[in-house]
Amino acid sequence: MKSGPDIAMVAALVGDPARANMLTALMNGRALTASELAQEAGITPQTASSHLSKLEAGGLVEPEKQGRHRYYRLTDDDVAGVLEGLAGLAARTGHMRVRTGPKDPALRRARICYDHLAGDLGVQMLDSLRSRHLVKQKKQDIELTAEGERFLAKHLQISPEMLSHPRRPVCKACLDWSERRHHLAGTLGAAMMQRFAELKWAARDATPGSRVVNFTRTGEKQFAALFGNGKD
Amino acid sequence: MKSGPDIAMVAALVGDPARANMLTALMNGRALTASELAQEAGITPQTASSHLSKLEAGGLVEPEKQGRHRYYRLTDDDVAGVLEGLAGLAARTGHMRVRTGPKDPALRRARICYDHLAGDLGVQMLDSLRSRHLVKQKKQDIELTAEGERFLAKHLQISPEMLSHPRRPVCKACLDWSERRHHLAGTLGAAMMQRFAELKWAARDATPGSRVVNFTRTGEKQFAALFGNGKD
DNA sequence: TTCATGCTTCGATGGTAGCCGAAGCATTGT
DNA sequence: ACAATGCTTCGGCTACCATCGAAGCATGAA
Repeated sequence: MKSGPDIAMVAALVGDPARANMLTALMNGRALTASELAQEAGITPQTASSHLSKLEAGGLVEPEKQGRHRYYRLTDDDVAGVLEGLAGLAARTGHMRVRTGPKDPALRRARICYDHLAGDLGVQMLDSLRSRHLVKQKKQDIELTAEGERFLAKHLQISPEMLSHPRRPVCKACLDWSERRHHLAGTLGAAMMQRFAELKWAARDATPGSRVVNFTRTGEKQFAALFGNGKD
Repeated sequence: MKSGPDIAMVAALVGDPARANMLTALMNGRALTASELAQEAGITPQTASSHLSKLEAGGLVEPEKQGRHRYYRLTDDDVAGVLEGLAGLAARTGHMRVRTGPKDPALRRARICYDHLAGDLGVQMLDSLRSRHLVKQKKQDIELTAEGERFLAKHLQISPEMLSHPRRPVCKACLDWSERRHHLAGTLGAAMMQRFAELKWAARDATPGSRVVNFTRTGEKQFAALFGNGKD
């Protein structure tokens, strides 16, 4: 028998539909009350209470008392990241919960995944880069081409040496939560997101803990000019 | 009700201890037969078969027929990544599987993790490197210092260019199974392990499938001289 | 062919965990 | 003080699913 982290325990926590619903509801980074989460999961408050204690014991959520309400939020971005990963795997195998209602359209359109851009726009960006041969993608491997380097230097003032990192690959395909497509991660993904912020094209939502990325008017235009697919 | 990928389904797959054991056993990237996985998980072949079909249906593992054996492997790196993430969450909250009794002391002392050294000695080695500023570690990021490069060249004949790899970081902190501490992974971790083998300091145990690493008498001395903490 | 090995399917069993109703605290408001 | 709201605890019910024995296929060996 093995020792090591009890991966089954934390996975089992996410493995229950009711709890998964709650966690998904929390993935936009905002805190919700126990009752809201109960309604979100379609269960009674008693049951929700039980689930929430388990999630808390497992370190996936953190409570915050406020008056007679109890707000719960995801513990940190790592949790959100793992949930995104799980969602990616589920989406890839075609196991979608059928309804496609843009529950939180902003989150679906553009959000932070670790430190890079995810959501519709993130996927669109990688699509654009790939179709113009600025990057080459083979399965999970992405490589920056020479044209790609020139493109980055010219339009975003990003030079290759800014991207080298002992531990982290320059490019990486990261499976998107909402779409079942890849978006761009790695030091390049992070650098581009950072540049978008510096250029005031986009910024993380002000609400603490929110993972939504808001694009400015001009930012959206510039982004579309660089990575647009003509449909925007 | 929500839209989006059915995260609960895939999480539930990992959430069963037996299945989690199998997945963990597959995390070194090698394919294992159904029986091996059954033994690994401590269940009968029938039960394992049932689990494996579910894992396959969920897209987490892929089978490969070979003679009358059926080899299973993780579908791809995305799966391994999510599993690592889960392990990270579990480890962080202190939920380790407390497997009583050092079942295999040799395994606990020195073993192969992927392709690098893990266990007591692996942790000790990284500790030593860090305390002598041969590497700098910030959270999970490890960086080789200039002194570190000189040290490697002098004592282990490892040059920086041997370590560069398009997709893999040179250094990486890898969470240790038995200890709750980090040991050194990445191309450097692999290169050092390889060098230990070449120098006949240590070798993987002869038993097929075993992950134990046996140090020779002189190997242990040399290792202690380089990375010892005085207590050995 | 006959036997052995590896794996799967079938059927039955038992333990576990999700679920809700009712009751119990806690906080806030009147 | 009393009531209302929000959440938790308790007890019992139910459904699901992991598990294993036995039998059934498939592949390879003799």
